[in-house]
Amino acid sequence: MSTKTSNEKPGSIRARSEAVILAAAQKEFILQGYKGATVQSIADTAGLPKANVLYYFKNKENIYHAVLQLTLDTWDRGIGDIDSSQGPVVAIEKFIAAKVKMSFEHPQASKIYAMEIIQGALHLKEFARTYLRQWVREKAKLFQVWIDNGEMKNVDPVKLIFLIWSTTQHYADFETQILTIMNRADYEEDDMTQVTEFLTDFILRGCGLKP
Amino acid sequence: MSTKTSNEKPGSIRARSEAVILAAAQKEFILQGYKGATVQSIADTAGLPKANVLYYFKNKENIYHAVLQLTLDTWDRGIGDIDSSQGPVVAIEKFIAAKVKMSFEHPQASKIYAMEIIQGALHLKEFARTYLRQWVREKAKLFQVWIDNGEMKNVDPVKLIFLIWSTTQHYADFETQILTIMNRADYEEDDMTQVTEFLTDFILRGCGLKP
DNA sequence: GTCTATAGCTGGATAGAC
DNA sequence: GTCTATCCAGCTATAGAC
Repeated sequence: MSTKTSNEKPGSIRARSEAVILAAAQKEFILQGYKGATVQSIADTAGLPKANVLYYFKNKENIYHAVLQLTLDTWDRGIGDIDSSQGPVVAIEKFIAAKVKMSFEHPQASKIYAMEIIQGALHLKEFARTYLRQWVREKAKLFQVWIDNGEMKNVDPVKLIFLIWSTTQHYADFETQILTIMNRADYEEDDMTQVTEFLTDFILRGCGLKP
Repeated sequence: MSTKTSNEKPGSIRARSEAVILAAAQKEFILQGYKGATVQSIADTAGLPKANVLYYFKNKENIYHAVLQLTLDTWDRGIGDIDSSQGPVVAIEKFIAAKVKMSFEHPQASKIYAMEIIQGALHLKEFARTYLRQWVREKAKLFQVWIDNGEMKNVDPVKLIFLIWSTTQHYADFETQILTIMNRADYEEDDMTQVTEFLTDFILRGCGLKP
């Protein structure tokens, strides 16, 4: 993971343009889907002429790949690891907190990722088959050790990981629905805190790590 | 909810064609997105000429609306209610079982719904603002009564509903990822049973309804 | 590096024969 | 009710002036 997308000086005109385009593209791909997002709409959102966008990225497919790469880098930076040094309670607490933070701070990344998976993960199959599968197996092993040592209840570790993923990502992917149901325009300051507390509390109890 | 999409005789040629087209459209809309799915591709999947598809549905937008309506009807039939007559344990058990069943038996419906929400819920805002918001408030009130009566732990009822939705739907929406990680081609017979058991067990414990 | 113009193609939708 | 042919809008991508 963490493959640098490009490697020019950070302040350069190219670097800045690419960043603006990618942010615009991410937004458009989420709202309109791959086919629905047009190079023109991406350019408009980025505030650049269409030709410039194609000058930097050659073609639409390349833009999409760059957006996906950005998404995976974000994922990796946000929750690349589980801290297993201090036992299951701390590990789960930190893991949930990191995932919730990701969902509230980078909902776009979560949404792009979710859409890719729902649509069959054509571009992410390789990522899932290698990196992600490995990741899940490693972390599941950690949990299994704690279970075998009687440090936590016997809950299927893989299903536990899926549960933590789904409950945390939900606040990013289903943002629109959650806000509509709660009759609110945006998440507020302490929504993230409350969600983190609720999920940590609930999941620790589910793992038999809390009264 | 439960608005009949059309009302001709079930055996009629029109009824059969419409059903075939909608099933094909659902598949295509998931795989390619709204813009990416072409009337031609829907027709091909349905095994009909393009003109016939447009003969039945007038235009692409109408096909999509019909698919969404079908999705909401499925949602409604599957988990339209929570049985509150026998206390929180039975209510939660039945609710989880119904949602998991939905996810394994109608993953397409869940996927179409998820994509709509992720993309901003343009077509479902009204459904969420009225029906869904009301539904959540009613059910939350049930949980609140049980909490006030000391029949279950004090967990935020709305967040609990979101948690049950997210964990159950995950097995439909992220099907591809789950199967890839577990290195399997398809879900098998007892996957549904195991997931139901795991989630029921875990969530009841989270609610303080199990040792 | 920026932008205009346009070639070339795809796809939605209709007309009209059967 | 079924299907072919076709029109036209909109999109990607490139050529080339500045």
